[in-house]
Amino acid sequence: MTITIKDVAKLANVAPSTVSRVIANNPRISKATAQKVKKAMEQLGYHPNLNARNLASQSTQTIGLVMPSSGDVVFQNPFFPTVLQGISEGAHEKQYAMHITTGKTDKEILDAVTRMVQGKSVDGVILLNSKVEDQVISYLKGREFPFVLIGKPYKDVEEITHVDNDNFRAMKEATEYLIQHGHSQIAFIGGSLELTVTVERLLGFERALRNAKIPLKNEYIIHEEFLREGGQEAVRELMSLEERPTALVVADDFMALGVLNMLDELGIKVPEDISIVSFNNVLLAEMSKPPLTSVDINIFDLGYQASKSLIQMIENSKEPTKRIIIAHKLVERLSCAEPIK
Amino acid sequence: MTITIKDVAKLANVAPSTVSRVIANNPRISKATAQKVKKAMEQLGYHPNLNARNLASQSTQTIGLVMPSSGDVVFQNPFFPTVLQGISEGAHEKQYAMHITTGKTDKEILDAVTRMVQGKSVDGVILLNSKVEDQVISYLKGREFPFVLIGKPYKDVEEITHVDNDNFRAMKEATEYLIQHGHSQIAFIGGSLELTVTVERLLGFERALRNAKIPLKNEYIIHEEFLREGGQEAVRELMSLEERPTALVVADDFMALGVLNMLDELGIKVPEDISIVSFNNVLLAEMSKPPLTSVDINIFDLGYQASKSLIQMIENSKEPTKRIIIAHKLVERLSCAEPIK
DNA sequence: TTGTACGCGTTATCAT
DNA sequence: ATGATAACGCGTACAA
Repeated sequence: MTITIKDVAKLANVAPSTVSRVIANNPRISKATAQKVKKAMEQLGYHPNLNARNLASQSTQTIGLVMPSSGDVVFQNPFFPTVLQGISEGAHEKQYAMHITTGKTDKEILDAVTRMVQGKSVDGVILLNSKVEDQVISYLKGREFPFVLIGKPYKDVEEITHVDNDNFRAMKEATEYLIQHGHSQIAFIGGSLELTVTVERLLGFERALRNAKIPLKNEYIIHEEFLREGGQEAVRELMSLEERPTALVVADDFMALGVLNMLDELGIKVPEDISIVSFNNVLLAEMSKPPLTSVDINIFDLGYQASKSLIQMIENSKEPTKRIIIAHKLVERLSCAEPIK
Repeated sequence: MTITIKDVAKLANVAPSTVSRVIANNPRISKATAQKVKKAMEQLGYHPNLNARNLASQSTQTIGLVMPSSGDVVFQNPFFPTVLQGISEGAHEKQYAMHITTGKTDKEILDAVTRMVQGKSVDGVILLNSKVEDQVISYLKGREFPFVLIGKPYKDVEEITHVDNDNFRAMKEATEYLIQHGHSQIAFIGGSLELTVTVERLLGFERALRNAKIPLKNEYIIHEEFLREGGQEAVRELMSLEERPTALVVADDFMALGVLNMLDELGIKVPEDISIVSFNNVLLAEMSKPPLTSVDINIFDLGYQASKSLIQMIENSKEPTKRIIIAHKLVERLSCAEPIK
């Protein structure tokens, strides 16, 4: 009942193969027949069967997306819709479709990836969750299957194509910004050290302090889950220190929102009593009280470049630049001020 | 070079069709050969080619997801990651994969849907954006292609399978909650009237007031884009009314955050000077200042039920219940209090 | 219970 | 420039 290439061929009085060529925009086909065929396709409302095409051509025009375990709280982060937009845009430009996988456990995820890779459902994969000892990465590398990682790989940095920010520099600059505004008691609030972002940013933080000859204090460094309660306690402790920080760098806007609340509860005013610079610059940053000075890491572009590179890998089968760095930019709002003497 | 069903057959000393049967768990196959074949598959690391399977069986085990135009600000709403989780879970349980489409314009979206439907890439579709005069819906209905809508259709409510909240009742209850707490000057802040949710909620709001014999005031009803600036102005106007409201119902947590800020700027305290009930109960609601009393609409379940129903439609080809209502629940936090006399 | 043979809708390789 | 024809890898009706 579905109309195939043969029906079109019959109507246009040509061979099926000719129709196929017209679809593929094969150059050596006469204008005349091309028109004739196109008209027939139009008339019949023909649409190619993608499964048949994929089977014959040994390639789908599809990229696979691997999301983090859906259990993760990170999932709630506006980060994801935004990268997705970027990826989608890059894919769309090259007429690629998107296949998406999630899973509650790491095993589920690996299984899903295996199915879609071996099942030949996709030509390449984008990973949104760079974890320590990532099985998916090992698997993909082992099969030499095209993939790009958003974020920084925990190892084999030289071999894995990835798109990332220069988190070291971004955090260094953010810290320097505070130093330039007269702060010297600056604390760091970041997520789990298992995430490479956290490590990079912490290093950038430390470097900035060292450059400015400001001594590092362990009590000024806090690691908590990006979201939720854990952080609250930590902030409370931090603020009850004898020598309380006058400024905070926070690794994520969402987290900063939590910090903001805690501070409010403690009766500490931002930016009067304490300054805050946070990261990501999602919509939230401009809606908080006060609006957050935040480092824009260009989430959309992270996704966009990822899909561009992946498609390039797939099509040219020549590796693109292994490492793609997306620019960042400090967006000043109202959460910073000079420290009180 | 890829290993096929034939390789497995050869190794197991059976016919390809036998292998196929084993994969399909065909009952009439001897335990013995089943084991033999499975072992061979294991040994060779066999994975079925999904394209070939789809082509032969005329069915993919895949559901399509249609996201709203990526240009929309709504996209930033944590709503989406969460429905996606729900959908994914439902799909996973039945071993379905997910194909996702976005687009910047309505036309792009329609094209993408057409390609994936006619291209036989999916067995059914879930729509995440019920718009007025939705072309995608018309298209899908026209082809009698299985689909379910998350939200309420703008028309043909009886014919379109959809999963939704009882937004009328939810808002009615939220309003009654405020009335019970002694409020009678209650304002409504909602999104565009083109969204059926808004309409439903507005009606629920009005009904609650009418039931309580509280006169409706036009100045107390505001429609603005769910997010961003538009709302700010509106709130300012609202609060400068001679008879200022003592309570607000807001259609979305994100929006409520903006309202909260505006109120703060105006020096109006929540909940002392004004109470707020908002909707959706995303993570944000518990992180704002003060934490928001919000109606939990069970976003995850919205997605979960949607995929369950869709798969049922696909497999039984008998229509499931046309209308599936997900329960809601008011979650009390700290944004409400008795009005000051 | 198992094997044979054909079809699913395209693309690609040869011819012409 | 176009037409036959053989894959692509799997499901399935029919036969055995």
